[in-house]
Amino acid sequence: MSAHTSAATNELLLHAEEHCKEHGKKLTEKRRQVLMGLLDSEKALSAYELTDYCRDELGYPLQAMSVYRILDFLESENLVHRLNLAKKYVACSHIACSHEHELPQFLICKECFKVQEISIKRSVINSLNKSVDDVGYSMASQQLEFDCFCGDCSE
Amino acid sequence: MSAHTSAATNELLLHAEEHCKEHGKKLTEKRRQVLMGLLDSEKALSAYELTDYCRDELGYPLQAMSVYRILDFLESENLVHRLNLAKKYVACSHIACSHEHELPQFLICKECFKVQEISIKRSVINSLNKSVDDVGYSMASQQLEFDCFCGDCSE
DNA sequence: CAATAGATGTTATGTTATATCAAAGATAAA
DNA sequence: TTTATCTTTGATATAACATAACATCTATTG
Repeated sequence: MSAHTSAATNELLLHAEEHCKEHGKKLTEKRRQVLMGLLDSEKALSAYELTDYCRDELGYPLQAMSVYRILDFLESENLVHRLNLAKKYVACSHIACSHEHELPQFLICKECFKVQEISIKRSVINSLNKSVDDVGYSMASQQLEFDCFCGDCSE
Repeated sequence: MSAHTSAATNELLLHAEEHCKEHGKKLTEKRRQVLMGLLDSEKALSAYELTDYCRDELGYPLQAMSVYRILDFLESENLVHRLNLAKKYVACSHIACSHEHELPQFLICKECFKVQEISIKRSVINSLNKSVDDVGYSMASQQLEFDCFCGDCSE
C-alpha cells in the first residue's frame, strides 16, 4: 500500500470493496490501485496520468489499456465518473453513501482539475429540460459538466 | 464552388466575408472552404471530417493542421463554435445576424451530431451560477453543452 | 521592387481512446 | 483434484483528436 494513502482513502476503499461484493463483483488489486490513485489525488486524472501513478507511486506498472478497462469497470460500479468535458476521470464523492445518489453535476476546475460534485435544484433541472424539449430535443444524460475555476484558481 | 452548396450557404458566406472585412480580416479561399463544409453539412464535424470534405467534395486537399488553424480563426471571428463535449466544430447559427448574440448553449445530438443553438432563460442561468458560487467555484464559460438526442434520433 | 506581415505547407509529436487476440488467474463442476 | 469455464489482465496495434515548430508562399504597402 502506498505511503501516501491516507486513512480516509483506506476507509473509502473498504466501502468500495464492500460495494462490489454486493453486486457479485470483485475489487481486484489492480482495480484498487486505480481507484486509490483517484482518491489520493483528490482531483480528476486522465487514464495516462493513472498509469504514471501506478508506476511511480505504487511501483506496479499498469498499461493504459488496462487502466481504461478498469475505469470502465469502476464506472459501471458507480465508483468513478467519466468527465467528457475534461477527458479525465474522478472518484465518485459518494462512495461512502449507501443510498443511491441523485444524478450528478460536476464543476471541473479548468486549471487544476479539482472537481466538485453538486446537486442542482430540481426546479432548475426541470427548466433546462423544458428548454430542450421546446426545440424538439431530449437530454441524453442528466450528468452535466461545467467548466469552472475553483476557489484557489479563480483570478 | 461545390455543386452541393445551397443558395442559403452562399448567402451566409457573403455575410461571413463582410463580417471579417469589418474586423480587418480576410475570409480567404481556404477559410471559405472550411466554413462552407460546416454550413453545408448542417451538423457538427471534426477537423478530420473537414479535411475529408475539402478533399472529396471540393477537390482541394487541406491538411488537418491547416484545418485546425482555420477553425481557430473562424472561432475567433465568432463564425464557428468549438464543441468540447463532442470534440467537433459547428457553424454559428447567427452568422446572418448583425447584432452580438447572447452566450450560446448547445444541444448536441449524440447520434447524428446535429446541433441546436438555444438561449436558456436568464433566470435559469442565474440559478446555475448561484449553485456554482455557493460551493466556492465560478463558471469559466457560459457556453454550455448538453448531450442530447435530436427529434429524429430519439428512441 | 524590397521589406514585411499574414497565411498556408510540411513534418513531427503528443494525447486520448478502442480493437483484438493471447495468457494468466479464479471459480465451479465432475 | 482435475478439468472446464469465465473473468481479468497483458500485449500489440491502430485510430481519432490536437499542438508545436519551422519553412515557404502570397499579398500588401512603403
